[in-house]
Amino acid sequence: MVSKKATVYDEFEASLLENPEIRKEYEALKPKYEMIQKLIERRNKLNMSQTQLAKIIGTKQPAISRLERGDYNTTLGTLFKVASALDMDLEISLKANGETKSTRDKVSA
Amino acid sequence: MVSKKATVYDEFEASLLENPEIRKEYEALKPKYEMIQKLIERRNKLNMSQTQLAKIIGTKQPAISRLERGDYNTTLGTLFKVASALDMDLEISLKANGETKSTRDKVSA
DNA sequence: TGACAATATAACATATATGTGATATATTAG
DNA sequence: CTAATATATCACATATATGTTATATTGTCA
Repeated sequence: MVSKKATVYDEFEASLLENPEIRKEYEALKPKYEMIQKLIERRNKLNMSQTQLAKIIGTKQPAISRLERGDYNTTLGTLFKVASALDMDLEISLKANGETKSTRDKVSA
Repeated sequence: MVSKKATVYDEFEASLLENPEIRKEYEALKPKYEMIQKLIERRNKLNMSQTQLAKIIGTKQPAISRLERGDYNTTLGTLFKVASALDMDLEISLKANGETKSTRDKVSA
């Protein structure tokens, strides 16, 4: 299912990642693509076509294609819709960093 | 800091939740509001004003106000920007439901 | 090979998220 | 109370996510 181009691409990707700026962009986008990857794999596992998924969500196939190609900035609402249609659980976790500092502040007493 | 209206609202909210349809909507929106609540609490803990936060992510105070009021459907991109400006870690988890079923299917043998 | 299904792409319309200034309304400090 | 600061609201412009049709490309199967 995966063409041999993958090997060539891997080399290309590796060379790109030697550039710090590109690497930073890549790291930032990685979660996005991993998420999309999960959506695609799930849809395939369910033997569902883009057209079928689109119908469930109330849109058309090209919209699903764009979403899976990751060429735009999805809304939380559509993300929930897609996850729901694929019978997936979507959770968003927000955690504050560097909270241990506050403990040290109170230690003195 | 919280007005006494909260008590009145709590009763109002409780009465609304007796309606199954409204309750369903509420359950669906709950994660959204919990997320927003975390963002607001974090901003306050950092003693940061909406204006300051807005400046960091390159926008204006009213945009932050709208976001915190939850009256629209945020984009993943802006969500990441805000979380980053508040030094928070944003994680999105996608899990397929009903996977335990496959186990039972294999039990018979 | 040709027919068929799935996906990608292009082009455009529409809805809406976002940017932004002006202003109103808290909220707090003095 | 007044002044100052923070937040909410309004109104509008702009950017872009989404809807949608037509078509191209790809992959599979006979």
